[in-house]
Amino acid sequence: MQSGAPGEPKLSSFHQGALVARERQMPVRESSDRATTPCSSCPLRTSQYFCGMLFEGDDAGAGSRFPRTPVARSHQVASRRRNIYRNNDSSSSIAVICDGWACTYISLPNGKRQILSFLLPGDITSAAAVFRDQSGFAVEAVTDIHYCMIDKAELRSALAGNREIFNEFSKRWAEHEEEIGKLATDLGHKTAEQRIARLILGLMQRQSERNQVHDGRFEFPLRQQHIADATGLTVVHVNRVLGVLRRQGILDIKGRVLSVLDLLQLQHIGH
Amino acid sequence: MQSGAPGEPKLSSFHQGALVARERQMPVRESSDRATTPCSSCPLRTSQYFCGMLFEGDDAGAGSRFPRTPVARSHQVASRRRNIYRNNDSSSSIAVICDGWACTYISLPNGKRQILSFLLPGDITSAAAVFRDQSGFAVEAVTDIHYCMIDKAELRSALAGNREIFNEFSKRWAEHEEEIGKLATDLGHKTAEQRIARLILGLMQRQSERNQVHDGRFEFPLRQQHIADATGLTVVHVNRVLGVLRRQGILDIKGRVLSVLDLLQLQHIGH
DNA sequence: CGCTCGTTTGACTGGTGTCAAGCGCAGTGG
DNA sequence: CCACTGCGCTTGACACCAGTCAAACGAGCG
Repeated sequence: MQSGAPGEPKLSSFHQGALVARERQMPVRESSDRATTPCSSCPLRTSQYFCGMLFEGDDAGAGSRFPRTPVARSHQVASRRRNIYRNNDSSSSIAVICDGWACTYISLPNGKRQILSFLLPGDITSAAAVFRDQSGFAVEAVTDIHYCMIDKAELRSALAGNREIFNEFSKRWAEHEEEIGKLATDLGHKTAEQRIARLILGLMQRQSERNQVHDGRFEFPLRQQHIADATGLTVVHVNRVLGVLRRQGILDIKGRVLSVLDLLQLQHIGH
Repeated sequence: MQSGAPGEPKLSSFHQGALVARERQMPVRESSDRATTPCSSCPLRTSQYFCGMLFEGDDAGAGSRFPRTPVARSHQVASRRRNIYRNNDSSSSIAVICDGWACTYISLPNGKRQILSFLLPGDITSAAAVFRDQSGFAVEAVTDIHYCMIDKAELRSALAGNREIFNEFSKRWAEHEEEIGKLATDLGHKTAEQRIARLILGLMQRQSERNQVHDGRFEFPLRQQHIADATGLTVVHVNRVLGVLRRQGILDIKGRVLSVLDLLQLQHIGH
């Protein structure tokens, strides 16, 4: 929610007007000329997230925090509900989200799935996958997304060649692993209300770090099924719990925007 | 279970007779002279596990896979149920298990805890913690253990300085993260029977890789409380499920030894 | 002997899952 | 303009897995 139109939130903060993505079918490889790809004007290039870490200083910019030889990448798009990786896909490249939301998940034989994390712009799909051929999990676009593919081997070289990037990368990887550990703890021991509260608080925190929260309201493209898959609950039960929270005046989801009305109470529920 | 004494299994395969650990109080720093520490004769030094990766080739040995400047370490011991890290401890060094079992866990405000992984000889407590000051989780000795403390900064340098070690380290880290993701999936979607079956199968697999499984029997020092903490269940319910599995002739735990009597059935339960 | 630790069992409760149906809304095509 | 359709949200009735509370037992140990 950058502009304050509550009814029709603009999910896309990228390519507003300039380059409208018309392909909504499958991930399509765009121009291989890096100089003309959207990446060169990607607002994330200088951000504090993953892109900024690797790409900053590609061209002779000002004093960049991570002076680096550029890493080759190809810009791609995928529409909502499309998989950009499937379970046990082996791929030699790794994606970084440029715009939109995605999620990583493990699918189960019975058709259910466990969402392990939601990916926001600037996030790499998986730090671990950089060092594995097979991913072991899948990645799905929650909204229409833009993302960049980076060659794993090239990324490994970049990491090995620059200790500062290496440490930064590893630190974020470690933080992500800790998040998954906490997720496991929640799934093992917390009630439905607590899990949902903590999921929302976590997302709110991350959106807040990106200055995307205004008056307790932020963009929230998740369907209740996503919440269910992330918290290990059923849609029906998620719906019930959200209903309770809404009736208690703690939060409200409307038109893909989540409003936290009573943050203290929500934090109290999350414990 | 190296020797075939089923009734009284020797949990300790290290320092058998030679150097009996009498300190059973707190982790005690032993001699700082590396040449005379038990590490120099540690059977894990040349194994395929973590120690071997870093320590092999300390002295002018034969053709080692990872020729390296040695990393300083101090050998320590801890008795059963002792914590070698607590929640949010900040430590500049990281432990590698030499002998015995340990576990990493996150504690909850209500006194419960979620065990994230069991550590067997050769395992590092946490690859992620190498890049963080605070650990976010705790480590407890399941049995009496021997372990080595390695300086994190020194380890980071070793990783940055040798691409082969770095890749190997990262690959194992990635595998461990995947395990935690699977754990989360289990906790979110599997039944008690499935979770317990999968826990046991996972431990059996790891013991098998270490050639510690004979006739479906292997050393199993876990209390039912450990199983409960690892599967997000209560001791009472773990006991009931184990009782069912025993009565069905699928497995049996006796005298800290676990016997898998019907592997296929167990795998089938784990799905 | 008395203590602690770990295991075992029973009765009861309750949080979530399952099954099923209905509603609102947006898109689509006649 | 209006049916038709798919998707997501909502609600109710019921079932069941696992938690809670409580008590007892056996083994090891000082």
